[in-house]
Amino acid sequence: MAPAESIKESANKTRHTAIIAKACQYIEQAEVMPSLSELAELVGLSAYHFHRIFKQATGLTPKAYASAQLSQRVRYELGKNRTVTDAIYEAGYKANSRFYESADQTLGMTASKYRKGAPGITIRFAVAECTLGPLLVAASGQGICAISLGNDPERLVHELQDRFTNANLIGADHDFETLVAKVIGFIEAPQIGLDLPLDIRGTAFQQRVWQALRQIPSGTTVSYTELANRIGSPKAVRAVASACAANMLAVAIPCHRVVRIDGDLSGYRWGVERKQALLEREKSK
DNA sequence: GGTTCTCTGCCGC
DNA sequence: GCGGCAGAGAACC
Repeated sequence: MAPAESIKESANKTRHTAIIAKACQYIEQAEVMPSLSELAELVGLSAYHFHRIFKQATGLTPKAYASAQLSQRVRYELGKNRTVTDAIYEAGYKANSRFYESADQTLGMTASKYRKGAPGITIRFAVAECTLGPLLVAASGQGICAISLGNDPERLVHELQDRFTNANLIGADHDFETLVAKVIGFIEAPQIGLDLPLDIRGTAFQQRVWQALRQIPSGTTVSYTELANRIGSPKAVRAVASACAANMLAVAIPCHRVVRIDGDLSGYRWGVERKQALLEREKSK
């Protein structure tokens, strides 16, 4: 590729990132869900094209992003001590019937159950062995909610219990084994991609960081500073680093591809030696 | 049940 | 890279 072209390309990329960040911020701050054309107008693009680049950059359509935002607000409002109806309107739903239709999807349970501390959630899990050592995979009804690596299988299970204190954790059955096998296959060869639904739980900011992480191609790395730039919050480098550290889904959300600006590997929740192994494996592909 | 909105594939510039 | 059309499907009223 000619140098002039690559400069042009990266300039475009930066512009896109700024556009996406602007749209995300707008969605986050909006009282009601903005329409596609409203967002497109905001960033000065046609609705068609905006929709495409938004999806390309975030992995979500603008509508899906806004819905995720909405359900997150409901979680937050339900967490306060108030009635379910109040929480629904406070979060920005126009009618509570609309919320109840989708409650099962957004919360994985009824709203009153969620308010009582999510006791009803069932999480299946299994510990297996991969080339990086013991591996724990856990899934709720929504999708995979944890992938973790470590030296001690028991400790992995304890960490899962600490993370989902009120959930009903059950050991794996036969069906679950095939899911675990898929995850192992993915850990061994991340470039093939993971074709499984994920249950990603975090704040809006964490979700933005994690989406950005998922855009980093296998075999490449970025710095924390660059990642902060990409999500449109260049000053939030430290917050970005803690969001990376809060990641529950090893490899599926590739926080191992973030390194210090001087090339130092920095830390890794599941051990720096695993981070190095993953990066070397990806580089050689 | 009609209308509007979202989403995607395809094409032209 | 960007805009636009067509058509299907979902959401809305």
